Amino acid sequence: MPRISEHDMAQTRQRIVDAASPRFRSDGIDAIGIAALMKGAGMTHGGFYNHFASKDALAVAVFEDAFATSLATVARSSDEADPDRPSLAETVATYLSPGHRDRPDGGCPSAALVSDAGRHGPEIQAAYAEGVRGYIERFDAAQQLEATERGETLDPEEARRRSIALLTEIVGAIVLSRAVRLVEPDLSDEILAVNRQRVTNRA
Amino acid sequence: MPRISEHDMAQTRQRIVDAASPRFRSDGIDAIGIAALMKGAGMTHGGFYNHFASKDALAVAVFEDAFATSLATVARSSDEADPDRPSLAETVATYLSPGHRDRPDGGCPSAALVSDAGRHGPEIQAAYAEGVRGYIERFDAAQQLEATERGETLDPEEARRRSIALLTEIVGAIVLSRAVRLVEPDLSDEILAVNRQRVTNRA
DNA sequence: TGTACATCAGTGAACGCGCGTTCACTGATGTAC
DNA sequence: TGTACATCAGTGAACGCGCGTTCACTGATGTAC
Repeated sequence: MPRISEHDMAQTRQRIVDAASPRFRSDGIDAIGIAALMKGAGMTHGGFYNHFASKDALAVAVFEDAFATSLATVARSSDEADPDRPSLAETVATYLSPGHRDRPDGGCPSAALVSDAGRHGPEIQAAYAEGVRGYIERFDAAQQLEATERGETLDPEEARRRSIALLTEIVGAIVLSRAVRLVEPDLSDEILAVNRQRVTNRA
Repeated sequence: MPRISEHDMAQTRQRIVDAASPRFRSDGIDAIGIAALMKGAGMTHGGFYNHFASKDALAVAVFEDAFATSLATVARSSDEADPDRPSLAETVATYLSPGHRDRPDGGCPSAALVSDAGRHGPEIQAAYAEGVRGYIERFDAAQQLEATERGETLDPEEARRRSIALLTEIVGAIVLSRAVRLVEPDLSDEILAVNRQRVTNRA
């Protein structure tokens, strides 16, 4: 029998993930150490390895957790049962807002972690790629739902192409706008506005 | 009088930049230390501060150098005097190739350094933003040149919107495709192909 | 119910290591005369 | 032209620091009887 319940263990583990998730998204996986993360979770650093085999394993858990939350928001646009369901264009417009740009710590992991995924090992990339697939699937579903409501049919291959292009645009827009926002706030806003406008016009 | 000529100093400085540039683009500014960089330039680490006030100052120099090279390639598409001038669509198709994706160390700094710019201070961001402005200007020029050749006129504001959207797409495509390439090579290729096709169709 | 013992999540010192930066030094190249 | 001296780019040991990870420990909570 464990000293504390499985439930308490899971809770502590989640506190570590919750402490790491915003920091990883804001500053990158390598920018914050285990000791600082554990302090953020209200503990000392030694206990970390009771919950994760390594910092990479934590990163995988953070990616999974962040994508799950993020995808749940996007999924509302393809939820037939939701009477207040936002359109895909509305969801994307929120995504491409200054508010989202300015809060990477709570924002989309596809955008915040894209370079971390490219620069770390296969485990981390796999967790990232899984999230990307999730985004593409949800965009697919939303487009199909909206086509059906308009009485149209949408070729699944064309829907997939549009979903991939849409994800590319919104991730590109967020990372570019974040990259210049401190020194060129007008250009940063413009990048968001141009892409928001194009996505909206297309819908 | 300096012990060695200004020319030799400039050459050594350039060797440091040349050693740092591919490493910064591949792995990020924080992933390689001064000692390793200087070893790559054929020196020991102590001499670094004869050439740069800090690692950040080197990053600024690397950004400027990498963008200058990168922009020169793109600028060919707006060079009226070049008889073999590639179309903007051709330039972008090369940009969105697996070859470019797989060699971030020699590739576009807009894509390779976008997250580094977002996560570092104003000096580094300013160098990055300057490069982004350069890209947008060259896309503008290429579009205007091609419109003129077709006997059309292109509203400058519309050209700018298209340039910003184009940069967003190609940067987004490269960073996304790099982020999944180790674990999902097919998806990675697909991201490039979809965006390549869309850009080509639009031209 | 009360007591002896086992478990193990969490603690915090310590490991070896690499970081950005500093600095006393060296020795090749320059100038002065 | 030859010699004494000055300059300073480059060397490499050292600074304090934080990193990921390990490990002997503690003490609260569990079980055994």
